[in-house]
Amino acid sequence: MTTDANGSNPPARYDAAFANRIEPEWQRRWAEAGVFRQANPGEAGFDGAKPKFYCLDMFPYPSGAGLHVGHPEGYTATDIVCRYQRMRGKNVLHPMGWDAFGLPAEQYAIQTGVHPAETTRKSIDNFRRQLQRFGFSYDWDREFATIDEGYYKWTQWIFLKIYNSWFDPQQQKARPIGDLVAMLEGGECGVSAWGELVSREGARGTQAFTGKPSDVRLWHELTTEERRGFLDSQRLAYLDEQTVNWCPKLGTALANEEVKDGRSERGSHPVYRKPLRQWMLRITAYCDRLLQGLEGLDWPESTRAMQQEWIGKSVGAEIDFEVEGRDEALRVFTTRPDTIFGATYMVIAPEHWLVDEMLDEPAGETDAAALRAYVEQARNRSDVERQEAKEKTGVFTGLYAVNPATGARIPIWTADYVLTGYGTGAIMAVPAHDERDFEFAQKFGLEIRDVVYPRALQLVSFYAHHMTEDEKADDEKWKKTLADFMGLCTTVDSDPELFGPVLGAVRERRREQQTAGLTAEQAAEKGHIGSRGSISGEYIVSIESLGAKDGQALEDLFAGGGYWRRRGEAFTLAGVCVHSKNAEVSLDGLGKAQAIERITGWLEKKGIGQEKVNYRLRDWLFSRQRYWGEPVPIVFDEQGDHYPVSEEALPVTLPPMTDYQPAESDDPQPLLAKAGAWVRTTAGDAGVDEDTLRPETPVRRETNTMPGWAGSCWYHLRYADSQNAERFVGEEAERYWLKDGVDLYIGGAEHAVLHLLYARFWHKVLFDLRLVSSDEPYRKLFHQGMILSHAYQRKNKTLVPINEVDAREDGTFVERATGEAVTQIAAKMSKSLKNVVNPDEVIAEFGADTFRLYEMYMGPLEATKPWDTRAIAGMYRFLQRAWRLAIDESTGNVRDGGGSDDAELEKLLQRTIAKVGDDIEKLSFNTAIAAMIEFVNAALPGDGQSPRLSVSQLERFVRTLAPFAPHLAEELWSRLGQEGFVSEASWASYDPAMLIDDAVEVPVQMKGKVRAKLLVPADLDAEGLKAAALADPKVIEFLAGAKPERVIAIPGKMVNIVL
RNA sequence: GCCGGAGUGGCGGAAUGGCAGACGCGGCGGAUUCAAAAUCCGCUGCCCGAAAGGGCGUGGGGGUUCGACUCCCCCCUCCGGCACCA
Repeated sequence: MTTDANGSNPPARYDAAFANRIEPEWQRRWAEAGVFRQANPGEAGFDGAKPKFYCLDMFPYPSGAGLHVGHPEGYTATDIVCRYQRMRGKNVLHPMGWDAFGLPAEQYAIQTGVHPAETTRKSIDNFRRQLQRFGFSYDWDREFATIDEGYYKWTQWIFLKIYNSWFDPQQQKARPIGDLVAMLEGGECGVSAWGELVSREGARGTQAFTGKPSDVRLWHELTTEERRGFLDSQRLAYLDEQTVNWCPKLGTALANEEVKDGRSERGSHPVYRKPLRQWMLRITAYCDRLLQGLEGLDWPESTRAMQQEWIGKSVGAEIDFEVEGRDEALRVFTTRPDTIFGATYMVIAPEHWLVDEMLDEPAGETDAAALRAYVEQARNRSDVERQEAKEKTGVFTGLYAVNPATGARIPIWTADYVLTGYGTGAIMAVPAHDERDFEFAQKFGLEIRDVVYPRALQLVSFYAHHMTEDEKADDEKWKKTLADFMGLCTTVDSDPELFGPVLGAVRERRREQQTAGLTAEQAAEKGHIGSRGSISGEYIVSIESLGAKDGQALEDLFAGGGYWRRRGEAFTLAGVCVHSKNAEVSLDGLGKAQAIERITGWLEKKGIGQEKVNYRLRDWLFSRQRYWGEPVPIVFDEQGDHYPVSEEALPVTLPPMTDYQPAESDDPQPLLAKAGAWVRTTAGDAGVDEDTLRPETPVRRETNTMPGWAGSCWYHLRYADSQNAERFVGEEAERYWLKDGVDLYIGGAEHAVLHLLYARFWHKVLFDLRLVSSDEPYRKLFHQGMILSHAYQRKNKTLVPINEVDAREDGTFVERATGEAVTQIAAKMSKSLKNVVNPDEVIAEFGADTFRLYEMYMGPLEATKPWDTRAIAGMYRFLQRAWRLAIDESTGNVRDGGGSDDAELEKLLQRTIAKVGDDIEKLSFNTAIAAMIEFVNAALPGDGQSPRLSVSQLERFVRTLAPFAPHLAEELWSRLGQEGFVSEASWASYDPAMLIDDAVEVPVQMKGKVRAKLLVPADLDAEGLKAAALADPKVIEFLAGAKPERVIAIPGKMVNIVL
């Protein structure tokens, strides 16, 4: 323990007891004076001349376990930045609040019957108490929780805004659904037979090539139900029956993002696929904007990459394949339309509509029983099982399609390696150029036809196609001709168009030994070939390695297209097209990009295909079958049609429950369905607009609630004006604080995809509806690293709790129970490993200032780093020294060095101020602290010496330290007789001229080592420096009379003498 | 497999083309103390050497450069993410 029981410490020493006395006191004074209260534009005390700085911490979920040491890491970082920015004269918005809906409180309610609100409020109070003990400079007046009615009212309001919007593909933005109605009523556009929005002429916004203009129906041609159905299908929030990720253990469906390797992200429980009618948010409409928006953001590269991958844009084509005996075409998506000549079969997902039709009405060759069995099995397999099964499976559907490029009749299979929900759920399989298709084709004996070769093989292929009978017969002749041909083509890198003439020329030359028939360039090259016997030989060796023993074999291999099949793997890289020609179009000889362009053009002309962009991102599953979440403000009438609750009637609050036990059922039922009286109500009681539904109409409330992410999608907006009862955020406050988004957002990388993607999506919708002024919510994002703790590992990699291990004299560790040697490692803190560090205890032992400093000093903010309790003492000692710099430990008086300002120390102080400021802006807190330690170590004399710093110097240092150790700084500030709070002081200034030295020490390097150092004027030029180096006695001694070969002198930096 | 990040003393780390190891922990020695804790002062990359000094040294191999932890190529290891996405 660092506190002294005997009281023999000097009376005015900075110790833990003292820190624990002054820290709460300063926190009290700050709160009393409202030091960190930040006024909004238009309010008293707001200074519009100051620039704004909005600094946000990621919304914490207040768990029952309280704060762990990872929380204060990010919070201390933002606090330092905020305190610094305030001192630099900015209006700083630095809020804190609680993301408080969610499963843990509900699961606790299931076990104990305690209402989740009660548990959650308790946790919030505990979190707040813990956070406040750190002295963070939050504006607590802006605090709120997502479970506050005054907050989730607006969460529901935003949901309704989304519900009442559609995405205009022309303008690429959300618009009120009323605009769409107006457009339809005006006859500008209509509805296609496929239920898509199309312009009057039938040219469509979305997908297009099979539509016929005659299919388009105008608004007045639709029935009321058809109109309603169409509008509902266009909403950004829509109901859809779809296969969801059902997690029985959690009793709810999960969004794709919440599923990892077939298990739930939270708790790692298995997930099954189940059809459910659910609310979906049309985030996919924003794919392109979410992708493009990333480019202007100051975000970690890794997070941008993760979002890009998650959105997963891929450019390709959609192509319709005719199906034998059916009118309707089978549409596929492919990124490699250039390989269409190699499409030898097709695969559709087991959930594909065509499979369902085959089960109803089997075709002649359909083995209905086998098909049914396969589909059943695919459906019931959980995602875990699907992923574990490496071996390809599938069944022939009995149907055949026609490859539009080759005219070949190709079988249609179903297999679960084709996913429903990506692309069209159907593919053209090109086994020669796709690993999955290759594997499948190998297993089921399907044709493999290669249509892309690497460049060298393309030449072999060309030759195989054009071999003369004469050459084929002669074992040596074909090889030599081919070798010459390849050598010539590869040396001049000739175009495929020239292959014919070049081959002709090679034959000519071999026959006549002349140059006739070649271009001038080729003739020049020809001479080389002849003289390069060895190179020709190398070609022959590689030709032989292809395995063709004679000309006939070569022809079989290449003209027959069997090469890759024999090679045993697919060639998936870009290459040159071969065997890709029909009467209308030829891709032969083209590279990938050109081939894609040409074939897509051909498909478009034929009306059977077009370019298409696909995204991996799916729409956001927004319904949860839980109690503890925001109710969805929607009701259903007896027909099952849905109606929004009017804005005036918000919030829709949760009904009280007697038990929280999920209803056991094969059909997943939302928990709220049990609240019968709440669920069954009338339109009037539920607050539906009278114009929409007569008040006495019986309605059923939506019983699904919103997912945990909903509340965190817009909290950054609410903080700007958190007490506003009229609007989700005041317009002026929003425009001021959210201009260009949040200026610094710090939180864990675990939210890289989920929260950050959803929040960006909501923000963009609100932007489109002109409800916010910026397009992106978070301009600069930073992830703090994880803080690990010690743990011990057995040889078999299992972990041992720290209280079951003994340290031995020699520095090794053994498990007490078994005596087995274990190694010390760093691992995540966990209850089971007994290595959780409790911040409250650390503060009790050292004080909050020491804790703050320690976490910032551990290493770079973004790094994962191990907690080392012993190392905290270093920061504690530093603060003690800083204290002693200003205060006499025995008397408590200020140690005023008077007017004896030491020029060197003054220079060092100013440099320290400059470096600390720069480092804070770079979020490089560890080096900032190191600089302050150096200053203190330099300024603090050994025992008994008189103080060396003046009060002016001391107070400037205190201001520099203040963002890091604010309590100690306030105490010193007041003892130094300064006015007001150091928290409200301005940042110390420095003279840039002080940062430049008059004289510098320049190292002299010889034979790769520093051999001497020169003290020279900083502005000494290269010649002078060189002369000074050569005149230095140590240099002369090292040279020992040898003459330097070269002397490099970089003024102010270094001299290198090369021997 | 693909994408992103990292590899420097016993440990956390600093240095982004110019003196490798700032600063902190730990360790060693000393002061203070009856003694200890706390605090303070000094030393502390490794090897050879009594010392002066010398050699080696930033995951491994190669390259560029007067000069490389830093830039380029290849490889290894660890961490994070994605993964039948056509």
